Amino acid sequence: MTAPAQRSGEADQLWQMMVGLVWETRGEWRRKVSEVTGLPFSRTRVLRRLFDAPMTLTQLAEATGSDAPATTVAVNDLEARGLVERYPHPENKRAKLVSLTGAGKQMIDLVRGTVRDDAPPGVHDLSKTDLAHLRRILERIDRAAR
Amino acid sequence: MTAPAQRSGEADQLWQMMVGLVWETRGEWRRKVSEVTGLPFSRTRVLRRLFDAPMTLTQLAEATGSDAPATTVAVNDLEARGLVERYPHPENKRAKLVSLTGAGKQMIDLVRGTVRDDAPPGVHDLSKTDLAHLRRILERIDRAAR
DNA sequence: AACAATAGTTGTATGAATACAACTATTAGC
DNA sequence: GCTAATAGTTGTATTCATACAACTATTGTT
Repeated sequence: MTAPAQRSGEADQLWQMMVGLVWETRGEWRRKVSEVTGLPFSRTRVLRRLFDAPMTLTQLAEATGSDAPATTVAVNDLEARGLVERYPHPENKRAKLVSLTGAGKQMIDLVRGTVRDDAPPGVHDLSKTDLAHLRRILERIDRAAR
Repeated sequence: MTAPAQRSGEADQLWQMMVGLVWETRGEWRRKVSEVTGLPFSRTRVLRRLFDAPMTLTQLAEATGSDAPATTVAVNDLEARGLVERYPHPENKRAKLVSLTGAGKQMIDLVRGTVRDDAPPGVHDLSKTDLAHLRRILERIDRAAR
């Protein structure tokens, strides 16, 4: 007799389920990403965020959910590795923009190309129809998330 | 469309997509879980694993992807908090079984009931049919993952 | 009975994530 | 011009996660 769990929408419930599923298996994936890149995992998250467009450090901090000091440290590290570069913001001399270097972009491609996190058995067992459904649905979610 | 992406490839690809989607939004959720439970996040993963059935420590270590010493420490902590209890394995005097106490079960219910990670907009935008598909599919994956 | 393998524990070391205080430089408001 | 707010940096402290070595107790094998 679990608490009625204040009936939030079906969507939220499903989302939670998805989060739960992913989380149970995240360790392996995370480890592989770190192994392939030679970077702490949090650094790869920074890279990912920069893939689409350069950002200021404050925006980066906001996007990754960390604070300003942590972001500075992360960018320092990535810059020292040549994956990222800082340049002055054209309209605000206080701010700096951070963008991926060519090497940084390659790093992301590397991860996307090589780190195949094996899907748990249940996913492989899905019928072709269900896989198609799943793809369509995930693509919709993905598009809306940007 | 892209290459046929052979049977298992498609599953892995979709899985990666799911992982990526979830990961982008994970920080907040994790923080909330820790806040609500007053536990380090990894402890809540242990509790989750024990929800369905008791396990030996070795099984727990395997299930959570950590090693034996780490598991002992986690169980010590959870036991001290009264969320979990150890008792001798009926058939193997070397082994011990770990099971949730009432308080431990309540803790999981608490998380499930209160920590609502809001689904990203794309999920809310899905049609009723797609939500039904998604539920069915996730439930299959979930069942197979145990 | 001897020995290797299994199950768990204790202790230690290390890297990672996170948070905060204190500081400089620039910009905006009054 | 003075002040407050913004943007970034430096340094420090704490907690978590993870890995490994070394140990005890039990079990299975020979």
